[in-house]
This record gives sequence, structure tokens and C-alpha cells, in this order.
Amino acid sequence: MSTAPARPRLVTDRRQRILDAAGPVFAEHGYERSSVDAIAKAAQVSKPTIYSHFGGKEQLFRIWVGEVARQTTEDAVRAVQAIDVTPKKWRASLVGATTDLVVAWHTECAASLARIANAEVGRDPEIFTVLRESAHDPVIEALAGRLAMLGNAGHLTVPDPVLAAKQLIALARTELDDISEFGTKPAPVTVVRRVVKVGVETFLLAYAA
Amino acid sequence: MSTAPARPRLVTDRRQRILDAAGPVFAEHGYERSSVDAIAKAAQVSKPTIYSHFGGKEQLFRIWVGEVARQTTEDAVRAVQAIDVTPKKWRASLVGATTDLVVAWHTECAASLARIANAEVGRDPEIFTVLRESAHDPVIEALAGRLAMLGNAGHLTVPDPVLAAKQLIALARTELDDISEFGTKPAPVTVVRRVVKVGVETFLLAYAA
Amino acid sequence: MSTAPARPRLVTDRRQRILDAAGPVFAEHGYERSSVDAIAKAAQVSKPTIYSHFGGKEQLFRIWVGEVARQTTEDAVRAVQAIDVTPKKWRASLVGATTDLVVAWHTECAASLARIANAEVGRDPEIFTVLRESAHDPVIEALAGRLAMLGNAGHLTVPDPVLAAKQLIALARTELDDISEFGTKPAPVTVVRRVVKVGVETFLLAYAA
Amino acid sequence: MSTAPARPRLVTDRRQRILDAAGPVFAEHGYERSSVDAIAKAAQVSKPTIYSHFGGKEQLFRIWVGEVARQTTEDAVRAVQAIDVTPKKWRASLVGATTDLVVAWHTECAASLARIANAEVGRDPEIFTVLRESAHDPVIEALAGRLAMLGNAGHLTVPDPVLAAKQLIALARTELDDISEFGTKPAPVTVVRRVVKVGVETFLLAYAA
DNA sequence: TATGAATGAGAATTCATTCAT
DNA sequence: AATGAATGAATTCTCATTCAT
Repeated sequence: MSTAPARPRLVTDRRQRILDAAGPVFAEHGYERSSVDAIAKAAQVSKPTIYSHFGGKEQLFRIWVGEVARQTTEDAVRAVQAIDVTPKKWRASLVGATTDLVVAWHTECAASLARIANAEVGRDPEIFTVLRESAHDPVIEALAGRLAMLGNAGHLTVPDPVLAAKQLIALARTELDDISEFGTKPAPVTVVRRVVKVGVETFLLAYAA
Repeated sequence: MSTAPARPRLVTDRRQRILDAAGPVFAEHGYERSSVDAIAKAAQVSKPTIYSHFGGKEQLFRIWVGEVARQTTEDAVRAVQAIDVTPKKWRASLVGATTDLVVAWHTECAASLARIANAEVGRDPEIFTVLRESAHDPVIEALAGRLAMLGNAGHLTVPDPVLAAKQLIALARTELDDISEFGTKPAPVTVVRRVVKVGVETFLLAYAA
Repeated sequence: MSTAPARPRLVTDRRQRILDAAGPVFAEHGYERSSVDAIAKAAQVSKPTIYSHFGGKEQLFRIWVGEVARQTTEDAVRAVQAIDVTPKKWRASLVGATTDLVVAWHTECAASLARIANAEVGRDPEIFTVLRESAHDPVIEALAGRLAMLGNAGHLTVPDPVLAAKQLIALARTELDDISEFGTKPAPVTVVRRVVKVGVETFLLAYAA
Repeated sequence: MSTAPARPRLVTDRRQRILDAAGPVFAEHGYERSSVDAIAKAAQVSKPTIYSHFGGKEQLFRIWVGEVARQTTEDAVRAVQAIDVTPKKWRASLVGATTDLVVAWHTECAASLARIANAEVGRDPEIFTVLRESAHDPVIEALAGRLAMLGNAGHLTVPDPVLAAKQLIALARTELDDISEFGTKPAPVTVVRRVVKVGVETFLLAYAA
């Protein structure tokens, strides 16, 4: 117990350290241009360690995608669940929640993920499935649920809540790709807030009861 | 005239043949995974020929991007200009034109271009500029113009035509990424027609005079 | 006669124009790094023209070497022949002639030739022979002749005039490689003059009668 | 101990094996015509190994140059330091040491190095600096020191020892380029001995007290 | 478990050279 | 005689992956 090294914990940390290092690398350079070497260096780990933990570049990538998707989705769903359906607050909270949702997806990491996954979908179609199931669908579902509630509460007319959810997001993001140059430049939150609000207002014009 | 060789024609065609061959390759594999070798093989041309015509992989890629963008934009703008503002026809023609516009952007080539350019924008930010200026802006401008006309004609209430144009497109495309799996699978035209119509209807709910 | 083009002359000029263009290119980049393309461009001529006139890069190179060697040797021999063996002038004219000889070999072209030929001698041993026979030997012979005359005139003691000639040149050039950094930097004539004089003085110490 | 593999040794030897293999290749073909492939094959090593050890062709070349220069200089300086200034021995030892010095520089490797460095000096001027500082200057310094001692001992009259050192070397090497055809052919030691002796004798004629 | 060292396969690019006109 | 266009071969260098320890 006296001379016991503090390693055992680190050993399990290795995995996380690699993932943490891989994130920025993938985010900045994309899949192809990210070399395992670079990731190993960033993680201060040797290449074989990466291989023994993840099996290869491809798998490491997939796991990273999963991680970011899970995290982002968690944030997005939390934002959606904050929508307050009470008469006095629903408007403001809808705007606020939509903003939070959009912001959650505009994290540097999440934005890069979107770009990269988009690009790699041709090479590895499973990525599409993973992302849809672990990121897209849950958020749409959650949002559709809240919109349905707003319908039931008589604030909105929502014949197809899932469609409405998708459209709300589409409207909220309308100007963002322009502003953030496809997710390359970080858009200041105040700007995001403004454009999202504009989108939500259009949504309300269409869906207001 | 009897012994005239069949070559002279081909000589000048080389450039186009290379571009034609590069298209599918880039479209299918993306920039990084497309090797000049593969393009040369597909074009039945030697690698140096590509280099003497285009200067390098990067430039070939940019020129391909430009070509597709130009072609797509041409089609899209033509679609927009077909919008008929007369009382009886405007609704139908708005739906029709929006459908055509979306279809123009869902060509296999154009869809791939969007995915790839998106992916490569980090490596070569100029692509963003090129695409915005040569593809995105002209279409938005044209569409904004028609929407303004519809406003003047009293059919719509369009305080900000450019915004409206962007929103119309966003709504029209809302379900397309889902359906075409990020542009990977070709969406049947009938399906496209249906989802676009849904989007335009939402747009009209918001913007109808 | 009226519409006759002025070409016929140019046709024969082509050859010289290519040689003139090849000189600086070879001189600056050496044999390997000089591309036929670059030479063609510099000569404002198409590559096949070079091939039809010279047969290939190698042969063009050899002919260039020959040209420079001939020219340089001519100058060097002329310098040597200016040595005046009369009692009053022999010392000064020996210094002057040696300086001229060294200067002739320190032309940008000649210096490069020396460097390059030296380098290429392994690849093409014939170059050594060509240079020795067309450049080195004639100069040594001429100088040996004059030194012998100076011996006969009683000014010097020259048991082996050929050896003496080689030694005189060696002494005269002693510091030049240092100063010109292996012929890369052009040495100012005043400096050349000074170091050559020093060398000749040592020579006279050894050979004075 | 029975099953101990023979590899561990080799692993660390890789670097040296590459250098040893690179030497002859560079020496025979010069920098440009030496392909990394050829060196790898000669070293029985894969190309990436070379790159991981040396970073690239250029750096490998520089390191080789450094190695040969260091080795050669060591030998040359040792030869110079063997000069004995005692009255009875100085003449013979000066001849002997100069011979050794010249021989050290006429190693196949050193001779090639001189040729090649000379050729590459245009492309990479740093080579000149490296060689001068690590090879040329130390030898000249050492030799100048000994000549000064001989001057102090009253055997020679040496107003400028550094100049004298350079001249001694120049005279000793006078006929060597001819004989060895620019360092291409190996000159038999007996021949070297003879021509060096002739050169030293001329030196003594000029510098004897 | 973790790693330094090694590699086979393949990338972009350039070159000397030759057709067909 | 001159050229634009094309090419086979070779170059340097990088990468994902795997041993042997």
C-alpha cells in the first residue's frame, strides 16, 4: 500500500484521454486528414495504445461521433424539456428553448461533427443511422411532444407535430449556415439569439392558433 | 480525307473528359479519398495530362466545384424565374418552381457537391466564398425578387424578401435530408414533390396576405 | 520577294538561342535540376525543337559544356600569351596574365561549369576527358611554354615547366574557393587581383632564378 | 538465453545501417540521382524507416556530409599533429604528414563528398558553411599552427601561417585532380606519395628559412 | 498494458521524351 | 522545321497498421 503506484486509475483514463484528444483533431481536420499519429501525440499516448483500445481509426471515429452526439443530444433534449406550456410563458420559453437547442448544436464540436459526419456518410453509411437514431430523432421526438402540448393547450394549431418540430428547427437555423460559414466560424451568441428569434416568429405566424 | 485520323477532336475534348470523369469520383469518394490516379483512369487519360490541364488535384477540384455550382445555379434560377405572379397561377407556380429548385439541388452531382464542399470548407475556406457567390446568393436573390413581386401583387405579406426566400427554401427542404439520407440516396421525384409542397404550404400559412 | 517572311535566318538562330538559354539554367540549377521544360521556356522554344536540334538533355548539356570550355580556354590562352618575357616587364606581366587567367575561369558561367562538370563527372566520365582536352591541357601547355621562356631568359629556374604551370595556377587560386564560396558568390575583381598576386609571389619565391 | 532473438541489437543499429548504406549511394550518384528507394534497398530497410530516422532525403544527406566531414577531419588533423619540429625530423615528417593529410582527403568517401558538396552548394548554401567550419578550417588551423612552430624553430620563414597552410595544401594536391580524374579514379598511394612530395618540395623552396 | 520501431501500400507530383499535326 | 498535347516511369513522402519487447 505504501509503494503502490497511482497508475491503476490512469490506465482506465487512457481511453478517455484518447477520445478527448481525438475530438479536436477530427473536428479540425476531418476524418481523412486526421492521422492516428497526430491523435496519439495529442493524447500523449503511443499509437498501439490507440489500437488496443479502439481497434483502429475508423472505430475510434465512430465512437467519437457517438460521444459527441450523445452529449449534444442530451443538451438539446434538456433545452426542449424546458419549454413551459403555461399561457404566460410559452412564447418566451419556446424562443428560449429553441435558441438553446440551436446553441447546443453549434458547439464547436457538434458543428464539426455535423460537417464531418455529413462528409463521411458516403464512406460509412452507418454513421447516418447512428446519428439519426442517437441524435436527431430523440430531439425531434421531444420537440414534437412539446409542440403537441402547446397544441393541446390551445396556443398552436399543430396537425402534425413531428413535421412542425422539423420545420421549427429548419426555420430557427435558417440563417446560421450563412453566418457561421458552414459551421467554420463561431457565431456570437447574441447573433444566434436574434436569428433564432426571427425564425421562431415565422413559425408562430404559420402555426399560431 | 480517307486516312484522316479520328483524334483531332479528342485532343480538345481531353479537358472536358477529365472533368466529366472527375465528377463522379469526387462525388462518390469526396476530395481526400479521390486519387488523381483514379480520375485519370476513369478519364482514360494519363496523370500528367491532368496536371498539365488543371495544375493539380486541388485546382481540378475547385474547377469541378465551380462547374457544378454554375450548372446547378443556372437550373435553379431558371426555375425561380418561372414563378408566375398572376392571380390565378401564382400558388401553383410557386409550388412548382420551388419543387424544381429543390430538384435542381438534388441532382446526384449537386447533392454530392453540397456534402463535399461542406466537408472541405475547413481545409479551403475559399470554397465557401465561391459557392456562396456563385450558387447560393444568385438563387436567393432571384427568389427574393419573385417573392417581393408576389408581395406587391398583394398575394403575400413579405417585409423582408431575402429572409423569406431563405425560409421558403429551408421549409421546402425540411424533410429532404432525412429522406435522402444526407443526399446519399436519390429521393424519388414524387416524394420530393410531396414534401416540398408541404413546406410551401407552411410558408404560405406564415406569409399569406 | 515582297511577302517573303524573315524566318529563314531565325531558323538557324534557334540552335544558338537554345544554347544561350540553357547556359544560365544549367549554371544555376545544375544538370539534374534543370528541366528541359525550363530551358525551352527560357529559349521561347518548344520542347520538341530542343530534341530535334540536340537529341536530348544529355547531349545539349555536353554541347553547352564544350561551348563554355572553348570560350573560357580561348580567353585563358590569350591571357597567357600576353606574358611578356622582356627583363623589365616579365614580373608585372606574369602577375597580370595570371590574374586574367584566373578571372577568365571565374566567369559566372565558367565557375558554374567547373562545379557542375565536377559533379557530373561520375555520371558521364567523358566530360572529364572533354574538359581536360579542350580546356585544361591547352592552358597548361601555353603557360608551361611561357614559363619555359622565362626560364630560358634566366628569370626563373624551371626544371619542369608543366609542373610549374600547374603549381602557379594552384597557388594563384589558393584562396579563391574560400572567397567565392565554391564559385557561388562572385568575387570582386580587386579581391581576385590581390589574392592572385599573393599566390604569384609565393610562386616566384620558389622558382626565382 | 537459448531462445534470445538476434534482433534487439539490430534495432538500434538501423540508423547506422542507413547511414552506411547511404554513403556509397550518395558517393556514387550524387544527391539528385540518389533515390531514397535505392538507399532503403541498400540498407535493407523500408523507406518509412529512413524517414522516421532522418526526416527526409535532404536531412539524411546533411547528416552523411557531417559524418564524413568529421571523420575525414579527424584523420587529417591527426596527421598534421604528427608533424615533428625537431631539427632532424621536421622535413621528413612534414612530407609524411602532408601525404597523410592528402590521403585522408582522398578516401573514396571524402573525395566524393568534396565533389558532391561542391555540386550541391548552389542548392543548399549551408553545406558550404558546415563543411568549411567542420572540415576545412580546423585542418587549416592545425596546419598553420605547426608551420608557425617550424617558423619559430628557425626552419621556415612563415610570415602568414594560415596562408602558408593553404598554399602547402594547394601545392600538395596540385596534380591529384588530374590523376584521380576529379576524384573518380582511386589514385595509388605510391603515386600520391610522389606527387605530394613534389608539391612539398616546391613549398620548401618558397618558405625555407 | 504500453510502446519504440518497422513496414506495405499508396498518395501527389515531376520529368524526359515522343506523337500527330 | 516547329509545336501542342500526351505519356510511362520514377520521385519524395505519408499513413494505418503491426511486431517484438
